[in-house]
Amino acid sequence: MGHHCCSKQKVKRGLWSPEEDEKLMRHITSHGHGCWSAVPKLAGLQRCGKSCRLRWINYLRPDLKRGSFTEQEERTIIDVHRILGNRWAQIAKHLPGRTDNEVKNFWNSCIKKKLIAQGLDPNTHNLLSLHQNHNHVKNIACNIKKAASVFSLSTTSSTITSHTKLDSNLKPSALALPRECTTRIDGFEYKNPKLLWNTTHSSESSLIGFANDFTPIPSSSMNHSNFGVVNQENCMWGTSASLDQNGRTIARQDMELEEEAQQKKRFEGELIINDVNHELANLDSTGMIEGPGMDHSFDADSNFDFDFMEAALVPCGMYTSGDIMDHLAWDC
DNA sequence: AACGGCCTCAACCGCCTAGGT
DNA sequence: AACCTAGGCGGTTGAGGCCGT
Repeated sequence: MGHHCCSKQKVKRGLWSPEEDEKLMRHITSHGHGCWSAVPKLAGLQRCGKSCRLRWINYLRPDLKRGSFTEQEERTIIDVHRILGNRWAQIAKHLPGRTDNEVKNFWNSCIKKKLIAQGLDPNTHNLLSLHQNHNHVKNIACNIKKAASVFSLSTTSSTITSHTKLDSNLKPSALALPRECTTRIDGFEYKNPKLLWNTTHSSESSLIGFANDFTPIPSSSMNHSNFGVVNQENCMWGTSASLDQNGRTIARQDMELEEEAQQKKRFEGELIINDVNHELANLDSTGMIEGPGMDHSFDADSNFDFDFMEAALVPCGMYTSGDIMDHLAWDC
């Protein structure tokens, strides 16, 4: 077959030899590439113009950056891809010294898998469907359980409100609960518990837990300091989109306002924890949340699983109660 | 050491678009 | 308007390297 530009010529294919590279490099550095279809003849190469162009752009160009992608570059690729999709050439423009081919390969070999491992659809950047994603959903529900547990173990008699600043990377957001509810965790009484989450993409761990407008009633003296820590990869709601539909950078402040509005939209709803004290008795109290891939088996009380998953996931607007019921039935 | 499966990445294929005739 | 050509781009392929058994 071959390209129309070179179909009549006898051209070499496959990997480039150092001699060919040398010829192409010498020709372009002294004459520029001009018309690519003329380059092979002028440079003394048995290649088609397209092949020369590709070799120059992807390998010989002097301004190419070599080596592994940095964390920052990876972040940029994910952020831009979220907006632009598989437009590799556009994405590569945000990464000086990187080519579209390089970005595409990196995406297909690394980033895609990471996103899937986090329970995200690499095409849409949204959560995978519940059935596609059942292990991750379990992890989320389990993390929330554990976060509740850790919180209960780490609370002092001080008042923690939804506005309490716990960490510079943490942006607690209040949830308006539509009605009064009270729950008890490890002897603490929680009035109107609120879900707390982190919206940033810091390289450090993100936090998740429950905050209240309550004054816990200690039933015993406890040592405490931190909320449960959830690793970044477990933070299902983190996002830091920083480009608009045209690939322009959105001002950080606008972005945060938009983000906050979206978060509020997602999280409006109530979170009711039923008899958590009883259910948490079987969980460990190390306070550390494990990474993806863990498979904590839920106990026999499937009603509790359902309640917890419903409380955690339905208010996000991502799943319906029916989805969760289906999921649990399917999982058995 | 040999083998097979998996992964990476350079290169190719084929389609699309813009510009020229 | 229709056709041709070059360049650009995203999807796909396959050689070669790595790793576990």
